[in-house]
Amino acid sequence: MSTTRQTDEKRTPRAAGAYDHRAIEAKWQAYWDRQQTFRTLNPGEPGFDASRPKYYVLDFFPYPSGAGLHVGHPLGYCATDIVARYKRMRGFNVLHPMGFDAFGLPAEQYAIQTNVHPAITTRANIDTYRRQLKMLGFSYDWSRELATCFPDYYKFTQWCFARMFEAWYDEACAWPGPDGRRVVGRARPVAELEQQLSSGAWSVDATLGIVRAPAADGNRAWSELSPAEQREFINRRRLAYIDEIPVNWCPALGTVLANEEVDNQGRSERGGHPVYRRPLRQWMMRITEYAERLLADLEDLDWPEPIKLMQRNWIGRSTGAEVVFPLAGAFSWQDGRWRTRDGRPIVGRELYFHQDVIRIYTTRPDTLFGATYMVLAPEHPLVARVTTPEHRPAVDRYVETARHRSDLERTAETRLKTGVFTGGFAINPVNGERIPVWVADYVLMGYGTGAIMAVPGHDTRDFEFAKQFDLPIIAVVRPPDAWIHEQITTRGVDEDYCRRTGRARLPEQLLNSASAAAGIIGGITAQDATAVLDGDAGWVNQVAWPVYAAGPGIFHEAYCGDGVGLNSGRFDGLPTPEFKERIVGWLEEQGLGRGAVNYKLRDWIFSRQKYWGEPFPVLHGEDGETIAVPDDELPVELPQMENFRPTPVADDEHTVPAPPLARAKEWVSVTRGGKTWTRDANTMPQWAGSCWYYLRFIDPHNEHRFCGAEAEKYWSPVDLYVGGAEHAVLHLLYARFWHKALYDLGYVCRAEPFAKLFNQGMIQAFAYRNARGSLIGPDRVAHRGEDQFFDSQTGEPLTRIVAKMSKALNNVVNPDEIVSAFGADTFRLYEMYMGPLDASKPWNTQDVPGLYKLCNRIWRLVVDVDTGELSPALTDDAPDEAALRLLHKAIRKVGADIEALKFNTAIAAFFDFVNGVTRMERRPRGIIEPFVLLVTPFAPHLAEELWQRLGHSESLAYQSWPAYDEALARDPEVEIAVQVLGKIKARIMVAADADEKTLEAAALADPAVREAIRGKTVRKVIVVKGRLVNVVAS
RNA sequence: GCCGGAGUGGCGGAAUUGGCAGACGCGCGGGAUUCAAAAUCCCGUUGGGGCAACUCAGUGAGGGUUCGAGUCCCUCCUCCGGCACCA
Repeated sequence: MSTTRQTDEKRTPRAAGAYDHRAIEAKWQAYWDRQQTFRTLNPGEPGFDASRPKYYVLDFFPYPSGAGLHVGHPLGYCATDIVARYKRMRGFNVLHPMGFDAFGLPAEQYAIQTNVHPAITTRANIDTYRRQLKMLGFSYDWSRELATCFPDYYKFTQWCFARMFEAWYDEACAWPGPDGRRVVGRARPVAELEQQLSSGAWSVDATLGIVRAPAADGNRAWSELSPAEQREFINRRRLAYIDEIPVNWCPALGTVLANEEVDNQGRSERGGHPVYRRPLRQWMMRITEYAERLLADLEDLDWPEPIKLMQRNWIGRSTGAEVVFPLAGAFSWQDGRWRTRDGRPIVGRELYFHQDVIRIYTTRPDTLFGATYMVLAPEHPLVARVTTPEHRPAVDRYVETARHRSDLERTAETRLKTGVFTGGFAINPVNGERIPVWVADYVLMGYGTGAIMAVPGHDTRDFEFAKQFDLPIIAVVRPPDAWIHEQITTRGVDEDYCRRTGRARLPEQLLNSASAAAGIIGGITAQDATAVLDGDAGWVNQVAWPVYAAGPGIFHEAYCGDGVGLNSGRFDGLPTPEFKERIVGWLEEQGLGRGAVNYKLRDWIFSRQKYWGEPFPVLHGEDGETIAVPDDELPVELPQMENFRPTPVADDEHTVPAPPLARAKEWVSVTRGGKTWTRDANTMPQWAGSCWYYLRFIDPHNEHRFCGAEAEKYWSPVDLYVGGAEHAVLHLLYARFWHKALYDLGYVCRAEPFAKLFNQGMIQAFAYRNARGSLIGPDRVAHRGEDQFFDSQTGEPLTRIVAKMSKALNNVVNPDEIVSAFGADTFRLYEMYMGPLDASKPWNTQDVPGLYKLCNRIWRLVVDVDTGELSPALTDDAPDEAALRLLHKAIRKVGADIEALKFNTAIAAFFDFVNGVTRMERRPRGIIEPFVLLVTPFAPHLAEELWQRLGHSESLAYQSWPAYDEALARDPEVEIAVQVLGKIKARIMVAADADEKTLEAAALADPAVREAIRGKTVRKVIVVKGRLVNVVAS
């Protein structure tokens, strides 16, 4: 990329006082460093001023990639720096730190390619980032810098993990949080649980459930459990636990792949090797226990509503029921009661807990009578049990192919549904009917119970599936008549389905009657349909309705809304909500089900089979016991390894990954108290370090605690957190979860970490597309005129489009070049002036000189370019009213815009001010000095230099923000528009505070308005004070 | 596919949240200054018609609500972000 501005050498001799961004920026950056201008004190430190309010403004810290910063990164940093500098000037103690998210996959992959250790490349990358960030003049307190990959940091990431490993979730615990709010559910130390149990206060039931009472009625005391059972009991409840979870296992690469690394053929993006979706032992975080609190606490956060909505959808709370469908081979329904195969009657809730049942979750228990088949996810443990021998080959084949498909692909609604019959049957518990059990991949193991009752009459996916495999479809909800009518009149009847299922006569009959009733067919409109209904309600009742009730498959879609119960025995006629309530009650009585809340949110897979991450601070014993490494032995340092690659193994899905750490033999094996233990060879995901870095910034050098309690209490929460919307769900949800766990355990004093969140947009870049749709980078594009572009190699015409900056497109803009040519202040102003902070917008280097010009113009307000002295136009005279109005408008606008994070319009106000002052022959200091203060947050180097030249000896970083006078910030007279019937006919000048009557009179007196309403009667006059008058006349 | 967001002059965008569409900047055109250029300053710049006063159209497309819609509602199109092991 080349910038168009000429270099200094090419220009004619520089005037002595020209704006020299290089000298100024170097000077002030050195000054800030030397003076430690932005060093922030913690409570308790000498000089800390407790009388000031605090403000914690934080950026999403960057991942230091090898490419260095591109112009997209600093967008948010410019914004937070403006806020940080502004808040300091408003008298706040400001915490504004920066650090690096330095563990992770890209560093490891780069290291594998180049054979340079990730620790080395990461350090070098951090150095580059730091240099670039300092170059931009951000007011970070660099003494608080941290990186997640340094042992003094990850020592406490491991400490947090150990706390979660040693915690269990007590969902029944109701307690007042330290901030006074009542919370239900709490992570508590495992030791507390063990104490309750071993003291005999609590006991254990047959399914290893907690009984909050001493042992009785078959419940066992803790001491009666075997050590293995005790361990199992505890492990099942830990916040951090180990479980078998399906992952993308690629034996040829020796590693587990991210979904994005797997192509849609089920092969690895890199190398095209087979990938198997198979369960592997993984560390998991029990985030699902926090689903309800993560959802509820969203309410009070000052976050963008769309982000909250995305988190709500992600958590995906639904209410419904869990219901068991007994397997037909194991149970029967005879003489009004359930019996085992050998005829023994079932008692109590035995069925509900029995293993020979299919447990399903449904949000629509009111449609239980419409369940005509069941579907198990291919991974469901019951698949093997229900499949009959003659169906086994087909089922096995199906399960095998399903393993290669991603969840995304499996649930895509465009895809043709697939599935196979297992040969097995279950019994519908509400009516005792035998229904077939299928396996299909549109059911996911990870959601609900991994099995569904299929109600094809009232669920879109089941409806499609049933039609495809000719499974029975029955109606159990009566839709509103209008729905049936609309189906007939707009979408028509599924003739093909009717023919196949031998219902040929029914639609004919239906349509004939419809036409008889309506008098028209085919071309009927939706409005007409209503009229037809009104005219002959009997038609729907007598013809269309019975036909639908007999077979809802006649239409092209299922009715999925609420309605009235039908074909449901004694529940017939109940409206959906009441039906749900009643049937859940009945299921509970019968021991066949219960009301349930379900979440889409899944537990968090917390291990990676990678080298460059935090080692787990745990030891595995030979007998299956896992213990946390004692705190005083932390950190468990990542061993130095020459070879940090994964180990490829034979292409056999049953192989097990050997993470790189497993090869560090001396590191892995540990002896404790005569026993041999093994370290965990997995590492934590990159999210781990970023889940609590905002806490470490508060007290980054504390060797004893992740963060001092007093400092945490003072600085929490983060008042403003700015970063890209691509983190809307995952990082922000994981961090909230992590924070709540620390909160429950008493380590932090607030339930939420980030009070206000703002999502910056993405900076894009122009790219070019040829007629075949290929993208061409700007380096290969020739311009002709303003808007014609050609491929410089082939001569083909190209169209300009906006695309993500990427190395592949060669459209990445590096801030170093921009800063070198125009300076950091121009760079900051340009980034902020591009548009609203939250919008994505294309970088256009052509526009940068406009902001450079602004810097020059501001410079010349103070400095005489020829001499380098103060400008002769600068006077000590009292400013006149016009000058004061200019200033006070600017103060009001800039302050309000910074508070609202609308930096682009704040800069427009700078232009307005400068345009105004440029026209003035004499420039009173009384308006120039305050204006320099306004500019400070945006262009701090320029402002510091001007401030000094204006005769001030101290940095203006802590000068008070100027105040404005409301009377001077508003014009005394305003122009308002006068409309007649919404069309503007005149503009009149009136006093700004003129009342409605005055405005109306002035408007009606205007000649143009009188002309427009001549001969008409004025019906109404709408007056909006200070805005417009609209005369309605006819 | 599902969830979320966005479409306004040649370009980036503004619009006090239902009240004068196009603030401000870039670009472009014209002028002043200059031997000339750069820089600077001034004027113009949504499109159509008109010498002009003025007038008609106009915020992705179509419909609706309203005295009044860029803004609210419905349908559709295009682009961007996320979809759990990229972070």
